[in-house]
Amino acid sequence: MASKPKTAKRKSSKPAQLKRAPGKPLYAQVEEIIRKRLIDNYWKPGEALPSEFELAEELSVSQGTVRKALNDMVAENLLERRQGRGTFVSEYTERRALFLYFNLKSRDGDQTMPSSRTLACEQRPATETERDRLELGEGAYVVAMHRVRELRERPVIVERLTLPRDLFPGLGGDLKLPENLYRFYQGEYGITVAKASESVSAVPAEALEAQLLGIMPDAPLLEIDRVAITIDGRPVEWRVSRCNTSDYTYVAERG
Amino acid sequence: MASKPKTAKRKSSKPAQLKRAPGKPLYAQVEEIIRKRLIDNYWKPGEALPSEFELAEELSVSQGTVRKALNDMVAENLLERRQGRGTFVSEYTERRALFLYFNLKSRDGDQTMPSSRTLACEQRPATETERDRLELGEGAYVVAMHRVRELRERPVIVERLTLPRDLFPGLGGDLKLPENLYRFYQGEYGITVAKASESVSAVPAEALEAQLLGIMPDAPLLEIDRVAITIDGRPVEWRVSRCNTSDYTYVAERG
DNA sequence: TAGTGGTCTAGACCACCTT
DNA sequence: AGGTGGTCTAGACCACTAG
Repeated sequence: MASKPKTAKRKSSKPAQLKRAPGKPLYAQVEEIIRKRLIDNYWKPGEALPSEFELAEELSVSQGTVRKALNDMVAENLLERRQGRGTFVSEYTERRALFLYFNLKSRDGDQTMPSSRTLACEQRPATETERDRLELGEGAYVVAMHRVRELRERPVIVERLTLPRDLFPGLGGDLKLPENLYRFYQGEYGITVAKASESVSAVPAEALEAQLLGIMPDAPLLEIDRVAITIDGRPVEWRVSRCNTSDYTYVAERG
Repeated sequence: MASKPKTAKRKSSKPAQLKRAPGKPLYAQVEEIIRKRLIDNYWKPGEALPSEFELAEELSVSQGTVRKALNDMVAENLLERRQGRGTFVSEYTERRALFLYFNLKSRDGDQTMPSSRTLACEQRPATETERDRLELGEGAYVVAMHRVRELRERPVIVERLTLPRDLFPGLGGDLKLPENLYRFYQGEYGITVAKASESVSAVPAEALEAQLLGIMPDAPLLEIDRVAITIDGRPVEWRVSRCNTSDYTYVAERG
């Protein structure tokens, strides 16, 4: 015995905003809605979201479904949850920026935020490589920057950054940029970097780089080629960092 | 109204193997039990675990609790689940080994398994650095290997591996080792590598390396320093790979 | 058709934080 | 004391796979 399916009527009273779609779980639709609101800055970084029950009622799904959606987004670093307090939109705190996007650690273990000196910042037409990396059309313009980053008062990284000009109106004249660029993008332009893909290789230092870093030409440098991606999957920054790894290493976890 | 707590009696009939412990959720205890069985090879790689309901009954918890434990372990790459089939212990398939533990990709995108030639393999006392990396005591012995790895018929990586001798009895005489070492460790010695931490830097090629890789001495090489960790958290392999990155790059995802 | 994992719901209780 | 997220249960139904 013990079976006899109950054929219980399911949610026929309330006008459900969300319907079961084939191959699209409810929680995935909830995620999409929340993701859209984050993109639109409907909830701003640092703000608290409504509680699980409020969201569940608004979208006419159960609290458990909302919970799964929120937890998935926590795993993507888009949200943070604190027991007894609430669910919050992630911010680029210094700690977070260091942990997620700055991977150079001192060989004796500790990690500090670098300080930067911008050498140049200009607007110009994108090169073919830049258009490729940033998925831009022909004739597009970019903002290109060149800077040196120091750790413990010594120059360690030479960096070239490229941004699509259309996404960053007005950027380019000033050389005084904040250290935490991703927070700057978010605060000034509403652009949230959600992830990045990097490809790393070893290259010989060019003359200018050697001079800036105080090393010999052709000395080995670690080159980190990174494209930063927003929540909605668009590339917004191409960054090539060349690092002197005599005192620092690039760390990664596998598995 | 609508409140009135039901004070329902909870699981008093069956002799529960698991009790609520302060600060230790049930699902965490379930995870520990399953993890222990994996370490002991009670369930072997490739084998199916009992179904959620069977595990739930055995441990006298609900199916939902087992589900959470299993999903957590899928996120750690220890288990794989396939709808309609079951839950399986992860194996080191070639695909998986490539994806998880071999991070050198051709610049044109594709990725192939390298082929290796072992130059030397010996047993000897561990150096201080080796004891440090592998958490060994004084007087411990290691198995040390030296090999060259080729991609598309061309030498690209020079690699030095160090293993604690006590964990790999009998290893060391033969120079013919399989390409997929982690599968070999698992199959021959019951040692399962679960994760690895890597630190990457740029170094000049030494004379011997340059000769083996067919490049100039002092040319820049990418050095990957990796310690592999088992399910129970012990280091079992220290590997230093020096790679010619003129045709390949090391890839990483961030965020 | 039977069995597995995947989704969804509903409700109770717990732990933590704020007021 | 009241609200939040965290854990746990129980049960129904869905989607996929195999015999």
